Amino acid sequence: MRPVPDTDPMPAADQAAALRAALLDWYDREGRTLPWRVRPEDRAAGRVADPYAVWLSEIMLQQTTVPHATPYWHRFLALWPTVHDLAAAPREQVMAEWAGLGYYARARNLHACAGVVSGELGGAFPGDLDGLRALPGIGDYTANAIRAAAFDRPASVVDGNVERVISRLFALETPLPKSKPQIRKLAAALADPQRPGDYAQAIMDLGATVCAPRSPDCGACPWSGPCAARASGDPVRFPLKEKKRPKPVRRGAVFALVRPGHGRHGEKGGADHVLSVTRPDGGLLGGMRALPGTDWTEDGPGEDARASAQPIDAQWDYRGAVRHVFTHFTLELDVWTAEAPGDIRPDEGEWLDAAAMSKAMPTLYRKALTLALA
DNA sequence: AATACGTGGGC
DNA sequence: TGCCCAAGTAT
Repeated sequence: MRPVPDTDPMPAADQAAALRAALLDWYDREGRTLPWRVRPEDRAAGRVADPYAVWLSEIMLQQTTVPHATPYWHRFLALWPTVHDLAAAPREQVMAEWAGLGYYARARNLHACAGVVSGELGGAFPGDLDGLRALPGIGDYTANAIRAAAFDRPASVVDGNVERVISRLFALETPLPKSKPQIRKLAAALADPQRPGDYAQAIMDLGATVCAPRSPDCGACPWSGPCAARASGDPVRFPLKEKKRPKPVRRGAVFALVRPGHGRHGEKGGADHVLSVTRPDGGLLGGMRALPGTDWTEDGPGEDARASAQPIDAQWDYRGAVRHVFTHFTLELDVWTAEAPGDIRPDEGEWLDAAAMSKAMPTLYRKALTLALA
């Protein structure tokens, strides 16, 4: 057997135990109180975690900040207090309530997952990794997070926070994502089998509040003593990352066909309605309410493409462009409006009250609709 | 293994 | 302004 190189950072058992103890002690004093979280003092008061509420928080928090996700979490729980309620809700309503949170596959999977848990599983989330991992929208991280936070069973959570904390603690010179397997091993070796739920939440809190990406507060860190990145004098250099490719620009056009508000007998007043469509599942913004429009291409739509994407033949008025930055490209979207003749019946789409429609749409289309109606 | 997939806030 | 970053998953 090849000898372990002396640069191998794997901590010895007693070192791991000391790290655990220091982190848990810090968490007991400084860990965050979050609405879905059951802290040690909560447990002492007899409060137990609701796996449904924990699952909901974990899905919402994927690649999403706590301040952004929190109001959505409250709203979902108020609307659908149990997994059965969520499963019974129309998917369209779930998508509308998710509007603005991003990564809309999460909402589609959320509803599908609720259906499985409510139906096949009788309302009970699995407590084992394989059972959790098999559910739609639950991957490696989320399965471990639910197992730890909802069931307080042994798990090892590795999210962006943990990757940063571990990379710094051991000053890993291998850049992400290549270092992920090593990070997983180190994180698993440190995880606390006695207080798995608290430990998992503690190491993520540490990354979120102390071991921050740009401005770590090493003076407040329970691991500053053993931290190799701190010892190096330049902790912010970690984790090293592969540089990413430039973001291309794509262009497209959308059409806001407006049916002016009118009363029951045709008098003025009442809310404007706008023609909306639902984007197909699977692609960008899949399953979400949208304005009709062209495809998005590098060169942008020509006049022919634009004309054929118009919901009706009408006097279309150019209102300007909105710019929207997605993860892997920037979109410049031309916005056109037209007033619909009273008797028009477009082939596709539905008329929605403009205000309600805006709330139910992804941010991109909210911007476009705002410009269209300005 | 690499890429698609949103959004908003910080600096 | 532009880039980085956030409790990742699916394919």
